[in-house]
Amino acid sequence: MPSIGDPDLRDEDKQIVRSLNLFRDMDAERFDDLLNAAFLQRFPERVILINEGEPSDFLHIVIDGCVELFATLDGRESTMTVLTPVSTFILAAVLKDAVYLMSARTRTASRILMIPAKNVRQAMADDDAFARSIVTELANCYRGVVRNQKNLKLRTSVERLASYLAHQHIRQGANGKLTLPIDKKTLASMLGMTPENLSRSFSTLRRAGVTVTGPEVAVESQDELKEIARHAPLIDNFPDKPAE
Amino acid sequence: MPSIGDPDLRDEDKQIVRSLNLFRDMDAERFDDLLNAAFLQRFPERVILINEGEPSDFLHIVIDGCVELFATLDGRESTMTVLTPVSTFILAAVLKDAVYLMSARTRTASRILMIPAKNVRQAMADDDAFARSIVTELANCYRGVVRNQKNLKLRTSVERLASYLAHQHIRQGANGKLTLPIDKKTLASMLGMTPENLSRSFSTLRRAGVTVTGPEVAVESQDELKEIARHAPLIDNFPDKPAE
DNA sequence: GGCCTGCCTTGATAAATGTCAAGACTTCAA
DNA sequence: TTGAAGTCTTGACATTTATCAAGGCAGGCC
Repeated sequence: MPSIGDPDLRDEDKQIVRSLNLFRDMDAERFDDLLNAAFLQRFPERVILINEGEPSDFLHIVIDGCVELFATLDGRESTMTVLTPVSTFILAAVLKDAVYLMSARTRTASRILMIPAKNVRQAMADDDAFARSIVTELANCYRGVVRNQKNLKLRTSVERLASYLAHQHIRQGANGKLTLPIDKKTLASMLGMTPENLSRSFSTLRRAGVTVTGPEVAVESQDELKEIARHAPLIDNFPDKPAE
Repeated sequence: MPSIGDPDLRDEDKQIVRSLNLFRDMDAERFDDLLNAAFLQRFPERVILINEGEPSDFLHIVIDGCVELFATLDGRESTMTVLTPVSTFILAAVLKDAVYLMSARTRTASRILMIPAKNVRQAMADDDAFARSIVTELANCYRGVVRNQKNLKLRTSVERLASYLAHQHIRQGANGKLTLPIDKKTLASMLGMTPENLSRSFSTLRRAGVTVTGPEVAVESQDELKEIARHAPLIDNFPDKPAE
């Protein structure tokens, strides 16, 4: 049976997807079937991938580039999260065959693997190992949002920024400097504040040894940042080591 | 094999648990085993059931009464949600064998069914139908917190209150009145504001035909409430019909 | 170069929200 | 009954956050 998917999906990409926890334990043949039904699409920057409220047609996976999930109400907009390779998104909507609750747009030019929702649901029905991997994936997603909600409800803006900076600092090697991976307008929205307020929060943190130069941030003391943030492992989920 | 669980778990209670989506499709014998290992505990009001940070020993199910999930940071506290019968809670922590991210306390005297976490995980490993029910349950939980986060980030306090009142109004029969199911201090925390601010938000809504007398709320126009809330189906998830 | 445009910052001001304090009221138990 | 404790409301005020406006600065384009 010929593939209906994009032939541009290289073996290398398949291996990357296969290495995700979500797909690792899946039956090999079924995995191939799933990917053969999938499309690998290239998108330029700032392209809307998903509008909230639409029925969920595809499970999306960022192979390359950067994707922002956001939500709107009337004229307002809020960034929910920013995804880097390799991550899946809107899995819950796909499984429930429900409408998307969040919108998605590319931030940079990106390659997105799109697996038809029907196939994903069928694979879950047929493949017991896959069903259990989905459980783990969803439990992780759920706990992620719970942490986020605690962050929003229990911390002030400056504390959220301090926590974010400490997180990035660790992630990027904990050597006194970090580069903001996203522009400040988006960062502000993600942290639940306005861009103006983010600027002011940065200047508040100057007295704690934080110096900002464009996207570059110098950090004098990670511990002081954590103290300002009132660091709590049950909110922050900092990595142990830098991301590779 | 004799039951190690509480003999007080009546058949009637078993049927109630069995009727939950989470357990409905489970193998019958396995379901019995699971409940035989469980404890049905009675707790007085205001008793801590779970402290965040503790390892997850049991899946909890509110059979009777009322349970609040909350989170703390330093001296601060925030109500995450309030659970009524019959609901499970902290499923994600149990499945991941991770620490609880939220604390739980009874609000009223309650009966809680506690299923040892090990047994739940074993049941998920052994029972394919159960694993798939868990997927659905977790997907629902995930989408619930996403809605909540949108509510927090995209709405003001007054809008959140208006939305809450509209929700309760529908739930309770949409006949111009409703009874607040929880005290105002907790409601305020759940809606992300202080009790003083909740009071003021209520008076702001007076001009929209909302009259408060203790826990009783008279609503002149549900539509006006929804308009004030900037009602959006992708945030609110209002019920179609009153809860029975 | 010159001129956009968009991003970011800063200041002034407004609005939203939180804090403190006081008092009315209820509940509960001595 | 009385007192104590807790809840809720209200007012005064402080803080936080948002909005509006202006200007600096960098990158892209003619």
